[in-house]
Amino acid sequence: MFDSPPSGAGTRARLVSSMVNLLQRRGLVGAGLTEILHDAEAPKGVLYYHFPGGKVELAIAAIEASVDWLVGALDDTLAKFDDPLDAFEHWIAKSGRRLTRTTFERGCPLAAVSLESSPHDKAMRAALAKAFATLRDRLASALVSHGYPHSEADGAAALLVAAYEGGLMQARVAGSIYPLMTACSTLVTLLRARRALTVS
Amino acid sequence: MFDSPPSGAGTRARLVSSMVNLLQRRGLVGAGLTEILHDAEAPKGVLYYHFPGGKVELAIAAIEASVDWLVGALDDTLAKFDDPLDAFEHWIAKSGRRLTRTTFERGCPLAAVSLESSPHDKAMRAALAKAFATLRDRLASALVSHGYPHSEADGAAALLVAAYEGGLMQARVAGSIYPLMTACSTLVTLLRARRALTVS
Amino acid sequence: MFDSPPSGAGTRARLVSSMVNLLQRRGLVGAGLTEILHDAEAPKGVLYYHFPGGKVELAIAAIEASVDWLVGALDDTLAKFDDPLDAFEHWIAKSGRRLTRTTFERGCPLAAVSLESSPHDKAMRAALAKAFATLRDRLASALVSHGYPHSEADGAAALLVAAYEGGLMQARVAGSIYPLMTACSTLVTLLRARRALTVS
Amino acid sequence: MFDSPPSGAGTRARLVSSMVNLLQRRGLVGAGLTEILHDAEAPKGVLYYHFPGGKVELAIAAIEASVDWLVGALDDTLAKFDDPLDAFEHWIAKSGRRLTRTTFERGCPLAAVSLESSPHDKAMRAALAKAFATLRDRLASALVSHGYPHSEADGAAALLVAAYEGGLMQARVAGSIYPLMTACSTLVTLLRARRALTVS
DNA sequence: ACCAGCGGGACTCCCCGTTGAT
DNA sequence: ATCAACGGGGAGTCCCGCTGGT
Repeated sequence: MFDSPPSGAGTRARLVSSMVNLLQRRGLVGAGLTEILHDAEAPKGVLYYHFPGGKVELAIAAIEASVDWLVGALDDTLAKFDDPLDAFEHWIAKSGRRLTRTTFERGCPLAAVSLESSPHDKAMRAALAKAFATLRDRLASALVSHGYPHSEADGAAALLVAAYEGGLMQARVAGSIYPLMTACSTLVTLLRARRALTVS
Repeated sequence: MFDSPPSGAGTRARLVSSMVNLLQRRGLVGAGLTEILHDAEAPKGVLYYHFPGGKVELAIAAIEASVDWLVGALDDTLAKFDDPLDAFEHWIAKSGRRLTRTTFERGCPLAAVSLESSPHDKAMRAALAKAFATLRDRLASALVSHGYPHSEADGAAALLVAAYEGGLMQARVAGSIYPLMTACSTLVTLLRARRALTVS
Repeated sequence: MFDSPPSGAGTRARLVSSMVNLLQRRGLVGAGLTEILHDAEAPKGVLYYHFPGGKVELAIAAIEASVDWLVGALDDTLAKFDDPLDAFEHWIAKSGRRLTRTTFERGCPLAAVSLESSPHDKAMRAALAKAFATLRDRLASALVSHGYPHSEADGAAALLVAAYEGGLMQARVAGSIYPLMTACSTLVTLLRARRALTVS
Repeated sequence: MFDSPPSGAGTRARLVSSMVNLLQRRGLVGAGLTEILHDAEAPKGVLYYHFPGGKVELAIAAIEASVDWLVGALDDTLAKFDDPLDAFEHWIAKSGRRLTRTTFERGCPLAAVSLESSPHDKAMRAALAKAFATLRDRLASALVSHGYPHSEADGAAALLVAAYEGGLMQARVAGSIYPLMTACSTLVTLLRARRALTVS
């Protein structure tokens, strides 16, 4: 889910991929260019050739790449399950396994940057807002097309995203997937119950 | 809610308070000592007198102060309402107003640090884990004592915290309280429905 | 006088012309290749096609172009006046007007480079030395052919150039043409008096 | 004349002194902080302790120190000679010797910066303008008090400064003191003649 | 105990002038 | 004539000790 996008051949792609990786672990401020460059095995000057806007432009590219990748993965998962709530459970379970496997080092590539950004970082926040909006839209329309009441789908989508982000945050600092898992499975239970009610 | 703790007179308190403030806006890495010192109107040497551990020790103090303050505010709110879900709604509404008032500059003092931290920052993560756990416990026991099924209270508490943190994140980058509000009111609706079911 | 040479059509000429322009405003070190390329609307690689020696070779070309242009303008002016001192006064007046018009941004294309250069920049200093020598010679021979004592013409020519360069320097930092004007008109007065004496 | 000011004990003074030195040789843009720090044997952080404004603030301090030192030396020289023109000749002769001794590496600490500065560097140009004005005033009043016509003293002072700066520029690139010497001795001759006329 | 001056480098992001392969 | 890559500095700022006075 939150692996780097497949790390295409070119230098530019390697830069983006390294940035995504660091964004997940330390956020934008914590991500040193030196480190990015080092692990993309790219020399210094290359960055400003591909991203004249420097760190921020690279970060935005990384966010966009992440979101493309997330949406792709999300669509795949939704397609595999008849019920979007099943898909969500699957997604969460997978996240939990990855979290354990990587010893809670990496989170969502959008989250840390979001919290570090200020209203003055217009471009940054715009990219992030668009990213979250896209995710919510995908979830909402999946919910609707599977019988969830139309008027409540937006709220449920925002809540799903929030539960995921907020659960991940608690899980990482706790060094345990428990907060993520309980929060999300509680949510799924609640949503199922809700749908059952409105359907009947 | 997330204002700085009352900023006691002493130098040490002013340092902590400045740190809390910056944590909400930029996270730990983004918080420069120079800036902290400047806005606490404290000279350089003072920091290492009060916090020999430097920046990190100050940050931990800031987190603890924040959590004390949060728990206090939470308890007050819970006490004012018969139903903890009403209390939560009130809390969210207040957060929304503050968010608008401060033009989406400040978030939760725990959140950004959480996402920047790595598993190696043991002390940091321990403080954060304890902080979140405390909040969850408070919420869970309030839920239980107001009729929410015991076996599901932990999950609901984790979900409440997650919804808040995740909603806040989406709201800040969107520059709109909408994602926070819908996510949370959806959650409240769901929880009320659930309780109605189990009570009957 | 110190406008760029007419900026011939070709890419090469545009490069030289941009360089001249920047030399007048910031000197050689201050002139970034990126900026030159940008304002000549030329891609990066082009420079090394036309000037394999890089920045320095371009600068030398710019100096030579400047000097050609200066000598041309000087000869024209001298031709227009019977007395070279009248010509000098005219030149200075024109410089003053341009200075005001351009808000004291631009100076002589030779001056800044001269002061930044070190004895080790042989080619650079040679080009500059030749440039100044040419200007002095032109002035000296004009003086001689208009009755100025032969033995003192070289000194007077060097002094004229110096007064111009030194006056320009003072004028630019002062943001006022006054130092340039007084210095030069004083000099003209002195030279006229001298000539009057020796002629009689 | 163009030695660094006596290089007082403190770190700050050493920084200023190094800056003065580099200003004479390469101008402000050409003066790397690294080099300055190296030859002042000071670490980086110290600079921003003494000069929070960074390079520019240090440069302004260097200009002010230079001017103080120049004015001091000028006053001393003027005091040693009855006639200010004798003093000027002496000054020039000394400059010429130093030029030769240092193989034309160093010039006036004010000159290069002046030519690199733009109208937008307000503080810089103000410091420079003040510096030149001070020098002119000193010279003008010396001239007046030794019989030079009051109404022409300002012009003569500006011309003396210009001749010096412009002569130095030509001399350095030529690798020969000749342009400086002839320009200045010509000027002295002219001024003497002028004074003789008006006195009688 | 509390505070402050002064200093110390490593590290930040950025951009420079430059070259091979195409 | 051009694109992509190259590293080495550019200035600036980081977080952090010493030493000494109160």
